[in-house]
Amino acid sequence: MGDHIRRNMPLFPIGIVKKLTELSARQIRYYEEHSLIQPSRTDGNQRLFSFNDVDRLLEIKELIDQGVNISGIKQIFTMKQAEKTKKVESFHSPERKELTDQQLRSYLKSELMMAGRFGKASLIQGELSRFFH
Amino acid sequence: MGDHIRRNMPLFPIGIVKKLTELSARQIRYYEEHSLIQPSRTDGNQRLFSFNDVDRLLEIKELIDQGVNISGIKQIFTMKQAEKTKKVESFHSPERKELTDQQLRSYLKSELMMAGRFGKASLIQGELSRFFH
DNA sequence: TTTGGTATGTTAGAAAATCTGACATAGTTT
DNA sequence: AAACTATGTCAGATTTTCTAACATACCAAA
Repeated sequence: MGDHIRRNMPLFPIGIVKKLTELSARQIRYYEEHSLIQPSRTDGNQRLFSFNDVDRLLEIKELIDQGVNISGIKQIFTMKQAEKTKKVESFHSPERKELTDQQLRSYLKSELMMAGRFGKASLIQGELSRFFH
Repeated sequence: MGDHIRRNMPLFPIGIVKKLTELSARQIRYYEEHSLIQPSRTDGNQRLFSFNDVDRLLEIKELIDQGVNISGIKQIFTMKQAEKTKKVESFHSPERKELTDQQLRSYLKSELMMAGRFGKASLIQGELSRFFH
């Protein structure tokens, strides 16, 4: 849960993000303009990107390469977000509250493992081998 | 294994490092001048710091606060380095290799994917992790 | 006490990086 | 053909960082 903080901490200027993602500054700003990312700013108005932002830009690039346009990407992202909040809601739903602590811990553990193992699998399949050797 | 590479990726401009370490730019440059750190540079000669650099600056700050002077810190660091190489010298020869941008992107991407999948693990270690809880 | 070294602050001027806004353009859609 | 999409490019302004120099408080040695 400190994880969220770490991954959302504003760290990188646009020059680094360009190298990291192989996107042009124009593209990155354009995607921001269309609300695909929301990097924060310094006091002097310079963009600062987090790991999550970079992650998201890599996803965007992937989708662009696959021919998806901005609107499509926006849809995909809002769908993903819906998935996430759905999971959180079901976790907090009333019938879940009747669980014993033991059951809860067990659930949490398996949930984390499943999410870990299969969370993003569809998106990455095939890509993954390239990055691990 | 790719850990070394991740932790040595040049990522942060000095402005970010100032915030992360609560050191002044003057201090950071002074420590570089005395070879306590060796941040890399952009084509335009701007410093770029890695996670390791930031970690090291936090160690430096700690030691300064404890009254150790630059020479002392230098000694401590060379001792630590000796310890490390002693431990692993039977496994690897510590040759320094330059990263291509492509390699850097690959590692970042896989790191981000791993972080998303397994919730965290290797990206941030050492003292720097204090800032992410 | 004077001198000198250490670690840091501050300032100035130059260079690099980034910002926004505008116009250009190759493809695609209508 | 006209409009739209996604990106390139350029200009001028602003922010950030650079080096070099000088200032200073503290401490220690001569």
